[in-house]
Amino acid sequence: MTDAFIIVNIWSLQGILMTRIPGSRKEAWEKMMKESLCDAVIEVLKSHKPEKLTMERVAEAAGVSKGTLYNYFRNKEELILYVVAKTFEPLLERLEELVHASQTPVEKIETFVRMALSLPDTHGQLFRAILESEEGLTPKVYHEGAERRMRVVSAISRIIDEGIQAGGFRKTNSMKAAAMILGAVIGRNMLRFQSGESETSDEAAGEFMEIFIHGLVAGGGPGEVKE
Amino acid sequence: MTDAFIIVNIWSLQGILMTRIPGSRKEAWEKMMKESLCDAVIEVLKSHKPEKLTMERVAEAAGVSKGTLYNYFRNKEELILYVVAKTFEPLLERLEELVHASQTPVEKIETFVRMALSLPDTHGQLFRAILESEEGLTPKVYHEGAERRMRVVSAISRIIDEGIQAGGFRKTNSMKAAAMILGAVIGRNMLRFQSGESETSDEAAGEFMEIFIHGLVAGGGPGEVKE
Amino acid sequence: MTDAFIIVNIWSLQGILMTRIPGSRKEAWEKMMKESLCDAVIEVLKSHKPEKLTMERVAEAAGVSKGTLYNYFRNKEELILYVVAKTFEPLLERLEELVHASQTPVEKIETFVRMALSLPDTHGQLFRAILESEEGLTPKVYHEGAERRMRVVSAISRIIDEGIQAGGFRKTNSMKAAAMILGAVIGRNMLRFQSGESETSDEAAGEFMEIFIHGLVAGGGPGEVKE
Amino acid sequence: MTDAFIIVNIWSLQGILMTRIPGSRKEAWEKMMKESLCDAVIEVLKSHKPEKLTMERVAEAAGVSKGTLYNYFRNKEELILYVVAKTFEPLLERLEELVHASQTPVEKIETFVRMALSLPDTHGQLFRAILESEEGLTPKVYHEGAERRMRVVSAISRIIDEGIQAGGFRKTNSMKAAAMILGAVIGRNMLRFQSGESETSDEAAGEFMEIFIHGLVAGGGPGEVKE
DNA sequence: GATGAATGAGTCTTCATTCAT
DNA sequence: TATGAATGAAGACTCATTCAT
Repeated sequence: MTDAFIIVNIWSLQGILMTRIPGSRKEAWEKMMKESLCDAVIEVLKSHKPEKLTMERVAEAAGVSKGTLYNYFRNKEELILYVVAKTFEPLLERLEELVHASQTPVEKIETFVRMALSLPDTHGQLFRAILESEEGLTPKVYHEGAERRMRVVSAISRIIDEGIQAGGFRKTNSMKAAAMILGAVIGRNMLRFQSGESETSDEAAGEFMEIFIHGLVAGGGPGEVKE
Repeated sequence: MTDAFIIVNIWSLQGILMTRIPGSRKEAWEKMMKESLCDAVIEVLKSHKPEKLTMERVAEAAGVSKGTLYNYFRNKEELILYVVAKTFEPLLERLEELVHASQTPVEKIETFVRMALSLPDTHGQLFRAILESEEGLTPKVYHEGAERRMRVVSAISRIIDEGIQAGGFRKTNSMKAAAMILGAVIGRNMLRFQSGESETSDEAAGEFMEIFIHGLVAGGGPGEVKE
Repeated sequence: MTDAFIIVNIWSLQGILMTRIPGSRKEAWEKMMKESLCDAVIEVLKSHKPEKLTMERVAEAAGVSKGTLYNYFRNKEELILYVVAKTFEPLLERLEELVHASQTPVEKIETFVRMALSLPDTHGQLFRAILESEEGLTPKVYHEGAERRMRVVSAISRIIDEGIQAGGFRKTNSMKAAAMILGAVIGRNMLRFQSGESETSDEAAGEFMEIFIHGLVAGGGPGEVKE
Repeated sequence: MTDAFIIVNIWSLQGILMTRIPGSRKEAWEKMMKESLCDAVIEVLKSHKPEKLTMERVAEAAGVSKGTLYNYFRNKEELILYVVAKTFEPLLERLEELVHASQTPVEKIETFVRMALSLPDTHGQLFRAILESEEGLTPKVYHEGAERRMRVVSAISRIIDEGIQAGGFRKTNSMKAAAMILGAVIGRNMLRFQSGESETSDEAAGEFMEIFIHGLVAGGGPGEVKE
């Protein structure tokens, strides 16, 4: 009974705080909530496979009710989209900063490879989660994913271009080379995730760099491949 | 009584013989049906994402009823396992033949890369389908998948070893290099599938080879990377 | 091929044997088959719960095909009805013989109790199986079951009547007493089946007889119960 | 920042308090719903045999949707387990009170017999339903059922022991005698259910008592049965 | 008559989403 | 706005029964 009274007060308090001052405070609240839900998604993915990522579990992990999720995200897809964006945005930013960093192109690429290969498993789960997000490849999912990939490829290609212009790199189609490099780290991550390999990302990165930089052929020089 | 005796004899004979002959025919039929269902799975995957691969849809695509599927496969997992095996087995065999083919190691690797990059999208879908098969990575799914991956990596590593011994290849850990190459083609395929790239597999293969063989660095020679 | 030829011969042979002489031989065949299927049902119930008694399993246990079952029984219910009849008929007959045997009424009842309590578990399963037979209490199932029960009760009541007339038994409504006795052994069997008791049927029978014959009250004499 | 702090506090408070109070109401609702679903199960069993007791039908009988059932019971087995417990618990309690009631042992047993024989048919159906619940005798079902039976047998045996000590009852193994009495009433109920007998439970109880107390044999005294 | 592949209704269960409070 | 009970559309799987050979 006493409790009930307090609740009413809190409610009205919240009502006042939340609705009277519409702008910043409300937005702050919404932002906090969204991030909280983000964390909840990541949390759930730590202990459940993507196909077991249910709204119920997310709500529970976030300490809110299922219905609340729908006040912040129209549906499951939007939630996941948001989480993915939130998760990869910092990585993208770091990558884009890397382009202009004061390192040699080789060092930059190595940094990227290390970064990518050290993404924790959760990120691999996220990749799968987004792929499975109900409706699947809706235009929205497709578009956002493609855009993000393009930013990665573009950043890497600019590093390669830098290498070419600086004279050290072989003249190659930088975009395609970048796409290959991205594919390589994605695939390598998938393999590691699937097979539970114990190889550290450091070891894997070393391997990658050796081949990316020098190729398989000793003294690969100007010698021609097939083409 | 005498009659009964005769009858029993006939009966047992009939039991044994009647089922023996239809045997070969039955097996042929079963094989045809299984392949037909395989095709149906592939067909469904052409227009649906793996999580929408339902027994219902497979049955419909195969032009049979749901129940029929269960006359050929104990459950969904077995169906998918079968399809995956059926699909990748020929590729594996071609790869393993390739190891002993009369080509240079570089040519062999290029052949593999071309082969792998020309896999239709459906194969990528299959990879995902197997990962999602109901409970996810059941022991069986995991084991078969891991085994198959191992065969691929092993075959590629033998090609690399050959290249190293023949003197042309840089001395590297062939298993790890092979795992990287496999990862690269898997990832590249994923990217192409996701982004609907129009690049032909031939172009992609050329790119791959150039970098795999010579590396990014011109005249990469014996120069050291970081390490 | 040679095999195929033999089969054709056997088939035509069977065709001749079976259809030319329509009466006895055909009936004998049918009877044998039916009994064989009966055994198969019992066999299945030894290793499966009644709800797992499928036509498939019965066919397999009988070494015939599923379709064949339907040449001898219109449907599952009829099959089970037949099995139940076949199984309990001998027991009923023994019971009815017992009525006229040269034993004291007490001995006769004890014999019945021992008989009933020593029915193997399979019989308990049969009871459940018949209760679950698809349509459940169809008029047919109901009628046959009721009739059989009535024969049991009737037989026991005649034994009791004999005891009353011979002077030893208390004057009671023999039909009701008989129904109670039957209920008691059925219930006792159910309990034993459910709880996996290890008590031998001999021990159980001793217990039963002591109470049935003398009652709980020492020197129960002519003393009145409540009524 | 300050704002954020306040918000967080409100939030956590709200989280805690908002769910506490509805708590009692929620629990009340849950209890009501569960009982409602219980009734629905009973209702279904009045017109369907246990094997036709489907979640669908229960939901329909309760006037809710199928999915709702799963908000209150994890699965069918739990639902049935709950119903059985709910149904038999009061009877068990009455029985256990009876043990210490101020009646003679004979009266107590008669009370129990009357109680047991007046159980509505639905209870018999429930017994069967629990036995058939999906996988059949799962450990949980088995254990709870066995425990409940044991409580009944134990209660009756204590009554018998009382009778023996008071001097009136024949010295017998009270547990076994109790098991027999329970078996007798269970079996008698089954018979009544199956055959649709119209005998009132009062008549049946009278019959039971006469035989249980005095036995079949007039003046059964200390006379020996077989053994 | 024997066969067994095909059928499809029926069962349990999950989960995204809605909506009254 | 938060809540969480209710919903119902799917989905995997079973099995009695049919029917072409």
